[in-house]
Amino acid sequence: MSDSSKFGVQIVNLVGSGSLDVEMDLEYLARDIGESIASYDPNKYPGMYLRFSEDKPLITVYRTGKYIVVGANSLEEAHAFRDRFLGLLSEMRVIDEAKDESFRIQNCVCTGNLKENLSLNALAIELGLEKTEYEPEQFPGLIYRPDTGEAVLLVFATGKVVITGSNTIESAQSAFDAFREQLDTFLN
DNA sequence: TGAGCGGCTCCTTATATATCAGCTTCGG
DNA sequence: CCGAAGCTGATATATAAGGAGCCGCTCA
Repeated sequence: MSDSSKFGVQIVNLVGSGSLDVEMDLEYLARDIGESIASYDPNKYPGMYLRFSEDKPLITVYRTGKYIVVGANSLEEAHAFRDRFLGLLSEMRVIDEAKDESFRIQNCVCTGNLKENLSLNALAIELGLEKTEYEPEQFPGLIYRPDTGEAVLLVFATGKVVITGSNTIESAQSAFDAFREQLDTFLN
């Protein structure tokens, strides 16, 4: 168990989306909600942005009733801000009840740390050139795409790792664990 | 030949990670 | 006035979303 706490991954960003199946008048909604929370500039981007507090998740709402929540660093926070958004729309009578069964986490971005410096050139060969991309002149990290397809890992020479593309923290953790196992065989 | 349509790419947002170039600012 | 130091914005990753623009293809 000490292994998983020592090499546990941390959520740094969650992206979730849902659909309310209601056509929205974003111009009207943005005005009614107020510019302390809402911002909408259709010439710049078709979505309306809602930010309830600084350094907190951002919600982007579309004309079609579809929306995305980005920037939460826990499942609880993502759901709390979705609920706040649904509550607001419910109060404004845009939707009947503050519920949305369609909401799903689409991307869970995590960080991990191997606590060990790596030679990325050697690692690229070990992991297999068809699964890795490493062009230090383009980007300092090695990009590793495991066969499972459940995540993509960005590996840095410092041993720090970014795990992205999975939709649960569990699959991000298992992708990181599998990568660490590969690394152990490589180092020994 | 031109209209129309489908598919594709880019834009925007968050976030960690690291490395470069280019720019500003400051001290001696 | 020049070097150093600091800061900013690019580079790349995933993901949802709607719209603009572009390219190629088909059909009249």
